[in-house]
Amino acid sequence: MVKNKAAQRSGAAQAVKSGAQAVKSEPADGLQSLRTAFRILDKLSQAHGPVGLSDLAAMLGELKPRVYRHLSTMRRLGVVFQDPRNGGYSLGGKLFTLGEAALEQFDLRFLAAPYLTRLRDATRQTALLSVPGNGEPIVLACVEYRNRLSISSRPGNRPPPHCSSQGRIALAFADETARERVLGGRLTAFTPHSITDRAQIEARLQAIRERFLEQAVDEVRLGINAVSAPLFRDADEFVGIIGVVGTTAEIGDPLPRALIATLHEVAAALSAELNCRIYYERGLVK
Amino acid sequence: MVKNKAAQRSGAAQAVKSGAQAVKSEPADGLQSLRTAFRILDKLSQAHGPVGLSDLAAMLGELKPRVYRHLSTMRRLGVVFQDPRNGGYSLGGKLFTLGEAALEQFDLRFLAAPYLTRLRDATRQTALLSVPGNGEPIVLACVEYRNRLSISSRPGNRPPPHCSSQGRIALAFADETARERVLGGRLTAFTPHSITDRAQIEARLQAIRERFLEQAVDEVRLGINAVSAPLFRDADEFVGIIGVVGTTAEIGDPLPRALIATLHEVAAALSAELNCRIYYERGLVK
DNA sequence: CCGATTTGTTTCGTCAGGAGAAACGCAGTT
DNA sequence: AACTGCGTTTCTCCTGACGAAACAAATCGG
Repeated sequence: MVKNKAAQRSGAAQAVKSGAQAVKSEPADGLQSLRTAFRILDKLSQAHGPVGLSDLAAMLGELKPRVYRHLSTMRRLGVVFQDPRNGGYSLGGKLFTLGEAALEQFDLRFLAAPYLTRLRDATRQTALLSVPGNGEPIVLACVEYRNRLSISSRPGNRPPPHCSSQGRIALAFADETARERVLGGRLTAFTPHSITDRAQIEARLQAIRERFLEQAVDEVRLGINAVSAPLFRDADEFVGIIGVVGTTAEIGDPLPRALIATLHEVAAALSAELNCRIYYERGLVK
Repeated sequence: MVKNKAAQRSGAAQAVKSGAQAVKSEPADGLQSLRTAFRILDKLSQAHGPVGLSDLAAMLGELKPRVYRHLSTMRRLGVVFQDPRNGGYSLGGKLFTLGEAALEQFDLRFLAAPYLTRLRDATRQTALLSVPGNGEPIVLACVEYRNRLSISSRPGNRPPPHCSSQGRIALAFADETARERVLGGRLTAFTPHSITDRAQIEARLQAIRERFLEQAVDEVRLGINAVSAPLFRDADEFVGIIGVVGTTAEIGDPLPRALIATLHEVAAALSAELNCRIYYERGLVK
């Protein structure tokens, strides 16, 4: 059952793979079939159409029979779908069902819906809601103006943790190990303005914990600015990120006071509905 | 690694579990850890909040260490989330991400969006879009009237295959083995009007293949009527179901000709966009 | 306050389930 | 026909996942 490490390396062509594993002696690694199964699913989700078994095996640096066993079990379970014509594999309906169930358990999306549209209408910009998952944000909802060229993200997307406003807020309130995992790895720059210097990031995280606000000007795409604020539940449990994205020209840099006030008001109100009054206690909104 | 069958049986308290396995000698069963992993995820998705390890193990009829190993690997992968306070497990963000990716690969939702609203506006009823998965329908989208008491389903839901309009259409065009799997199992009735007689169902499936239309009056809930039509791509590949739901009183039984015409026109137009002109070839729409 | 119970977690020896090499059948090309 | 690619299957061997039992850390109850 030993895995051929050389073969693995050969297949590690494409980059990304955010989770750069930690320094030494990662002791526990869990059930191996589950890990490979989800590596397969990840690859399938990155692909844009059906993928053949051989391609998939090559991309993963695994042998065909192994990948085949996993795929065929998952096919039986409805987790992946196999095109009967050419045998290509793609993600299956069960994943969609599970994903929707997961969303429901977050339950934040439903509470947040009215606040998102309020934020959109007040700012006349696209409003975004995310939840943190292991120190990185996952976009839950995106409401934009219709009938207008709009900047938008898609539910399920994961903005970069280190150089996006949502990402840094997620990092700021993540636990130490998750933060270390992200900041310990390579921090890629998406534009010349992306912040990749660790000390600089840590400083901003500290500022976020005090001001409950972060922006990212031209960091993920040139000409795009995003502003976000954290959401809390109960005493001070961090549960999400709300914010707006738009062109840097429209949003303005430095941020207009009115925009900050609006964002903080919405974040405070939504947090209040979750039984957390920290925005008021800190005097960030009156 | 042998599984304790007696223990399994003891845990089979709850019913449902649609897939009644076939007659004899199911030869291949696939990787066992994957099967248990997805059984765990299914249970978690059925629960409404976080579930403790012991409860989960009991519900599945498995031993704690086994469930624990699976859960802890999936936690590491971000597939499940563990509440740090009480140790309860729930579905994680990665599933949501994968689910959205799966949805994207269906890609039908995006094409269908304008047709759905058109159908809703023309019929003044909630419009539904589903895709078939192993002979059962999975709801992809549901557009309803705002500001009005509305009948609606949710994305990710799976209407019963044998006694819903979407379900029977999915069955009608499913392959023989999937149909057998569904119809071979127990067919539960949700209302006194639910059709559960196999011969009767087969007759309707045959009618669907000719008329490209099916309705289910009071079958899933009393007072609710649904009408659906199949969607095709290319020559005659079945790819989805589109339809409307509303109260039986509003929709009418027998169906008004105008409603049938509208539904068929929309289904034909959407199929045509997918490069299939079968509705026109059959003379179902002019 | 302290035993009693129930959590989630860990250890450990054992054996069957999953691994890899190779072959298979079947397309479409040359 | 020989060749190439594919998805699938078979086989044997060894290791990684299994279950029993012990563990630690909360929670409970009086």
